[in-house]
Amino acid sequence: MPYTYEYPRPSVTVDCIIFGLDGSALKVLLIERGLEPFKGHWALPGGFVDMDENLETAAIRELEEETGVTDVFFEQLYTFGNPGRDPRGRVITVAYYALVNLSEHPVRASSDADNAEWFKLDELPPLAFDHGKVLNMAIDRLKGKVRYQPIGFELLPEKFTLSQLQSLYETILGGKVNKRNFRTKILKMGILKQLERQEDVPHRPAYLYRFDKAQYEEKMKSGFNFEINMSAK
Amino acid sequence: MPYTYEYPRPSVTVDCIIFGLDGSALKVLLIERGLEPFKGHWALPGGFVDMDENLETAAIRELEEETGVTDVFFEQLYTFGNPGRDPRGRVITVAYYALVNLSEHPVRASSDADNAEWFKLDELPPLAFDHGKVLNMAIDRLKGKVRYQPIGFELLPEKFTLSQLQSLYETILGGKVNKRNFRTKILKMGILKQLERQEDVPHRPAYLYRFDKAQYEEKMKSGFNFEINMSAK
DNA sequence: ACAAAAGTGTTGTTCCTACACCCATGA
DNA sequence: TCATGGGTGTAGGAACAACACTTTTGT
Repeated sequence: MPYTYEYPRPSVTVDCIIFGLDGSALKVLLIERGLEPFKGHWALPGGFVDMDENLETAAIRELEEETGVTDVFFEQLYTFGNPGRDPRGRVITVAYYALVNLSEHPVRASSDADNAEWFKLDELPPLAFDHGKVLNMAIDRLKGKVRYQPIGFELLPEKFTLSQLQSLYETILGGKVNKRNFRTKILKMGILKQLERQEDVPHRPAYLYRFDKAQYEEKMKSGFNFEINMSAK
Repeated sequence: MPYTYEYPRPSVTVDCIIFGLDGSALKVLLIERGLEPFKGHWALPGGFVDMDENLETAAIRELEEETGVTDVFFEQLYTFGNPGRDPRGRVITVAYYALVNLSEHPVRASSDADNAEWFKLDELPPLAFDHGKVLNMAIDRLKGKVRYQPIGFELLPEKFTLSQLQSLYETILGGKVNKRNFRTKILKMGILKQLERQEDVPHRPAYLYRFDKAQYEEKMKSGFNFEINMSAK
């Protein structure tokens, strides 16, 4: 049942950049393409947008199909539409990025017919299409955004230690922070709730904290601004 | 000459949010639609993307057609694609926003067949399609971005006074800044070049400054970060 | 001389930085 | 008792906030 239009139209897809924190390494989920073009290459998970489907819904659907993950941080990144970015014709793709908490969402490593795998950001294979460029933009966005909005917590388990949080920032931003100063600053913000201590660790048990979203939003109303700087060497 | 596809495809358009500073008021350029749907309503300038045209090129073309302006700050905002946002069918639009310097680019008020006009942000007419939502997102983005990136200069003439710059920030962010502290801070950043004085003003002539982009980029390499806060009441 | 806007001095406070040190736990 | 990471004290300096004041121009 063909569809006919007076003027030519592009295809529209969504692609997802899914970041996860594995220990202290930041990783991204890629799938190995089973079909041409770029058969055998690694690519960002994604697919075509249905005609009666929101863009964001489509991206959430793709994410769910590929990883089984739902209800995570999710945001539009950018739209790529250069003619020639897909050998099959004019394909415009709307990219979304997601932050998932690997320790609480056991992402199924493989799904559908495709092979899926987590890659460290510094051990990436060559990517299909312009996905290298897309991924780079996602990394830049993450680096930029994590400093001014409390989205880093999305990568951690619900309960985390200050050391984990510090390590997260050091990983994403690339740099060291002074422990004393990091703690003082983040605690003074008043957006973390202190919980119980860790148990069964072979050293002094750390306090666990939870990000207090309600408190954060409350503070935002009166001109509070979240900001993390990497200063120390 | 019809085009036929196996699956249905959406149309893709670009829309432009064009901000300009008129005196101390921030304005946006709208056009009055001459055709259905929303005939007679005000809308963002925009149009369909050609099949062999970059998205950004399309947006720049629309901007040029509507305003005659070229070579201004220009950046992708967001992509809107809810089914139902356009009564003609599935239309996905990629929105771009631009900052133009009204005092140096005498924008032609009207062009093409459409009527074009600048509106203050607090005196907006009802907008066609979901353009109200699009414009609101552009305003939020501008407010957010202007604090962390030196894009405010794009709205001013090449040579400007510190008072003009301060007034710009007060307008966009909505608030007052202490003159003394604003000056101290912005000058200490070292990204402004002092030029000659004003002439023929009925008060003490102010120094003119130019944004020194090269200097800014140089500083960026070594972890400098631009930031403007509105603190004073 | 006056109005208007440009531009400066200064002070108390808060925040940032760097470094050294102590604490609690399991092995 | 040792290794390991958790957690704190503190001092000097830089940046911020608030307010009052002086300067330079055209009329």
